[in-house]
Amino acid sequence: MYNKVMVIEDLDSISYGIDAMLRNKLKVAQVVLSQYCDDAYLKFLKAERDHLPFDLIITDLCFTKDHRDSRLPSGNEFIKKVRDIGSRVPIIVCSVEDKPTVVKKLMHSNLISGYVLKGRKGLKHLMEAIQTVNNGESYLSQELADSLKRKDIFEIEDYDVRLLLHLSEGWTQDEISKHFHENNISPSSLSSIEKKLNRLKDELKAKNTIQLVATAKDLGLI
Amino acid sequence: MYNKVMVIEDLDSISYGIDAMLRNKLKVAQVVLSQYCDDAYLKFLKAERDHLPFDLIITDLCFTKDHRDSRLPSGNEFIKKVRDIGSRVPIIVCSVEDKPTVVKKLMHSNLISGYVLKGRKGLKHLMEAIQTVNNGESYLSQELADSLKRKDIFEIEDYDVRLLLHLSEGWTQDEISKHFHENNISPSSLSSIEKKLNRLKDELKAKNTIQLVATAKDLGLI
DNA sequence: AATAACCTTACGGTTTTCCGCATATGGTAG
DNA sequence: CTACCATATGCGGAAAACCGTAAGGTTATT
Repeated sequence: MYNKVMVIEDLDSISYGIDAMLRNKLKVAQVVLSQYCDDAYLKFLKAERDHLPFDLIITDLCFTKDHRDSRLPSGNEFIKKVRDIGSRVPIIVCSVEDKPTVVKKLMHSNLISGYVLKGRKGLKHLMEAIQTVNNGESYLSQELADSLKRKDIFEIEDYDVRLLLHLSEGWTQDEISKHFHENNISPSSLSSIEKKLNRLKDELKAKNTIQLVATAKDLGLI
Repeated sequence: MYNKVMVIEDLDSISYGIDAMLRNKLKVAQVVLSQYCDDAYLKFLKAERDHLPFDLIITDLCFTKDHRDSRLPSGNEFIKKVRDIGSRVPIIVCSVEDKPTVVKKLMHSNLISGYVLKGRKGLKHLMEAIQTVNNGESYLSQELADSLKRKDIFEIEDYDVRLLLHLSEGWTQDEISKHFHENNISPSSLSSIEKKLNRLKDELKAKNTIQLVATAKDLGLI
């Protein structure tokens, strides 16, 4: 099936398992592990240059920061860079991230071939995903497919996130208004910001801004 | 070293790695995996009853909910129940949770023998932890030990947590004041609540209540 | 081109928060 | 007893948030 696979995953406990699975169950000859996105990108470039490219990439999305300052902080950036240089190697994302907005954005971007949710059967699903992708189809974990289908997924815009973020940083609505005005972010008037917040409070069932920001944090919007 | 070890971990990708590590590197004869805390507790009870107890337990803290409704939602509850029935089996926690308050509370509770942070070297640290615990000492991942040592870990009282919690639920300070008064929680006056909040804002470097609640959430205080 | 629907902005009044200062209460040491 | 200190409470004014309403602008529809 696949002979040269790269796995990008910061937690050694997980990459250990994926590595073993790829070698033992799927008989992959060459498995390359990366704990950092930059590393992964360099290895990827070298493989391309040497005309020994990877024929599958499995990557996480979030990576914990440590002493090394990495210029590629997330799997998202890595994926973009790989596609930017024109590679069409299949990429399977394997992440605990189950927020509909994130998953939706990635799956609809056509940048990746599969999205596996790390869960109780994550490794099993990853194997299925590899098979499916090998057959030229795309793969999405069942739980995610279900949650994407639900209509009550609250569509939150970039604007709203900025707003909530600034609030959580202690800015007053007036300060945000002025900042938006200066940076040509529309709408910027205090009144509009109030209105936006009212809509958000309504959707997230928050009585006031404090609760709004709290639940936004709970939901991982910010 | 250890012959019968239970691993409680919901992500199969991780338990696969720990399992392999225990069997191959540490030559553990019997490794029992559980993906749910309830399961784990039942297995634990059975082992005790049969006089074939586990001699080490490795557990995660957070477990994702799925269709099964489990009565033991977190590793914390599991640990408490095990200790409640008087077992002194060594327990090592293995979690991505790095919030100082959470780690501190557990380590100082004397309920556990070690705390390993899942990270780039999580599996390696887990092995070290097992060795250390086997020598009768307790183990704490270096990153965590460092962060616990920092003095700026803010000692927060139960009262403050209640206050922040109510705020995050959208209560006004006036409502909280009345509620405290009715329930004989002192101090209850609006003025005192303001003062408490000012102290908290000062300590957590928050400009207003929104930011205060947001950082309290970040720190895992609420 | 006219109309409707929607978005942005403005404004005024009320509530809540924020802030400083004054007062009260209670325990402790001299 | 008194002086002192920490804590709890009270109060008033300023700032910010909250809420409804209305006016001006833009876009889509017909």
